[in-house]
Amino acid sequence: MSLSGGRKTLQEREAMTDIERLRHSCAHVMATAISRLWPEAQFAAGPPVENGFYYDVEMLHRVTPEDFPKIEAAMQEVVTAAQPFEKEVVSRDEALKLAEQGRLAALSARPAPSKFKLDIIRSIPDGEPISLYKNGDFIDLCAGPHVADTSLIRAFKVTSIASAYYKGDESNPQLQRIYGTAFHDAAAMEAYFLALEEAKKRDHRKLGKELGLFVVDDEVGQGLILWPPAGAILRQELQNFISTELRKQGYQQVFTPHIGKLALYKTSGHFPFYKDSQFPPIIEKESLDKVVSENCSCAEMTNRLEAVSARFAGALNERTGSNMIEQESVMSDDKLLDGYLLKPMNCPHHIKIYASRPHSYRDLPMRLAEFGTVYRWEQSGELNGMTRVRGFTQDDAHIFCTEEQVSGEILGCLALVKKVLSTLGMEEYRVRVGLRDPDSTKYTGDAANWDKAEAACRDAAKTLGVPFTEEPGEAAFYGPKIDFVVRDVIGREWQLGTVQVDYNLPVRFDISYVTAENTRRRPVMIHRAPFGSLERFCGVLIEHFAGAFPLWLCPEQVRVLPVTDAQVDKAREYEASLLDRGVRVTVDASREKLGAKIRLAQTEKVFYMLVVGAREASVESVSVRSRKRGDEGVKPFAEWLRLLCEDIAERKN
RNA sequence: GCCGGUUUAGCUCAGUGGUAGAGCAGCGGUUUUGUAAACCGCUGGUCAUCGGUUCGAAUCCGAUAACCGGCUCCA
Repeated sequence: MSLSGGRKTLQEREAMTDIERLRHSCAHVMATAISRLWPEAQFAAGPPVENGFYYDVEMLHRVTPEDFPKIEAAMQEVVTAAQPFEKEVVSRDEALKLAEQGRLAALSARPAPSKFKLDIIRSIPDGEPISLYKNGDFIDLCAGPHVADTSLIRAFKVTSIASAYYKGDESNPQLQRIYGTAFHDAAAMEAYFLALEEAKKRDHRKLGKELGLFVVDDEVGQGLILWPPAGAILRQELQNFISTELRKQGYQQVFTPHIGKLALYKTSGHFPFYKDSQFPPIIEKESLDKVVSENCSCAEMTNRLEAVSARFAGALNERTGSNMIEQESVMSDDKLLDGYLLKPMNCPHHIKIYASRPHSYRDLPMRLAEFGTVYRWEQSGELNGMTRVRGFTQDDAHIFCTEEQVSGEILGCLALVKKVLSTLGMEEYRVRVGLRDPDSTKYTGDAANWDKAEAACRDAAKTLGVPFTEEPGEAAFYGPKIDFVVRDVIGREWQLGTVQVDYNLPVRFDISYVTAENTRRRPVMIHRAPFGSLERFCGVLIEHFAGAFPLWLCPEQVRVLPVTDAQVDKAREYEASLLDRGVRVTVDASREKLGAKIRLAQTEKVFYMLVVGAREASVESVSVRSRKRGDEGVKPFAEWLRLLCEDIAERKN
């Protein structure tokens, strides 16, 4: 959080780490430098952020990367001058007066008032102290804290520019956000930039293209992933693995189609509530012809699609005991227009499977699992490789259970996450419990059920044995959730899976089970996708492994390399044996030298290379070279194959 | 969606108003090769798309699209 958003509390300020303090101080140094170069610059907020800091500035000059050396040179002068940061607590009137004079975030008084600072001062609640920090002639409104003097900033760099709205609000002026970073010493900064390079090499978009793992094609559409053979293997192996674990946990596989009628999503509440993040409805030809012949306007057509019948409204309002469906969205049947939606979620379909026959308490918990592909209209600027897409496949399941079973089911889900992540060598993760924001009205369902669901999540989180945080405002609209945040091998965090407790949809769909006392009772639903989507999960895995997958996931597990043409037949023989055991193998029969074949296999991240020369061929052996460890010596082929199959079956890393 | 940048051969990238280039990949030939690149030759481009300025546009201008970095959003 920065000054521009919610203000930091005093506690948060005090908790600022050394490096944050240093970076925040460096933001002031950068503002000082920019003021020197462009005295008219107006500054808004300049907080430390992960890996650096930024300062939002408004000025006529558009900063470009060519300006960075200039800014850095001016910053260096400030640093060399060893200007102390002097704090001064002032009254609100004094602060306002300085801002009016344009004296804040500036080197001297200026004709124009420091308008953003003025606005920030006005937003500071009464009673909270207002402080200024001064370095040299530069005075800035700032709650601090800062390092003692500018000479402590021994390593810094201006890194990038972006634009941002003042206070993140589109109706506010657009500012230039200038990013930089700072470290206690040059070695730390160098290490940081090296790590950045490393991350770049692992970028799943780069590796995905090089290794043929995924493709996005303009003509197919933005954010729609195509899986070429190598990527398909990766996905299929993961799916097989997860499915096996799900079966062990008593899940049942189901399949459902990619679309459903609008009515289904009106019952669930997804439509029209979330229409802006869905692909628009698909309308049948006859209906379309009808509205065209009636000269229906676009707005009218939308109304007809979004409206419901009186019977529907009555039934839903009765079930939910509310006036959820308002009178104005009711329309007579002959006006109503139905259509289909590409499914934004799998839950309504799964509920229909549950509801297709009566259930006894003895059936519960019922766990319906599907790798279900869903479609969401993400904003174009948000799309990114495999991690943010418009069509994705969730490792989804819906658990229908009694209230008493909720926390046990959440624990089961966590056990699954633990198993899969440990198999993949990703041992670090934390848990976030998302609760409702008491001041918001975006949630459906009654308060009592929310309290129950939140308590269930909190209790489950407590028994997990992993660190967790509670975050109000992070709940789904129908219930609280538990998110899994995974840390990858180079320390980045990824929000993957989620578990959501839902008391709401069972009501809306009026589902029930028969209790031991022969009464009807509502089940609780748990939505869970422990790895989120296969697309995002694969993207994370590509970066985690830098494209060099463990044996069982490797698209090409073995490549046989005959040394000369004379060994090609033998290589084919080995290939056939490997194929027969289900190993993914090819032969490099090109007329290249061995070194070239190895180099190619190595860059293509093939797990094992089997060198077959005259010596090996004559005694049914292979010279084994592993991608990781290099030459492993000559081994009898049959024996090596047996060990290989064991490693694959055990999903060894 | 908003702001800024980018878009040249399958890939990585040169090319700042005067007939489109390199390396790798691909194809053909020579070489029969032992643990990270043999040699020679050839093919390959409507310079993202559409429009404009100009005698002449990859190059200048405008629109559109995609991508990248941010912002906002994320059931």
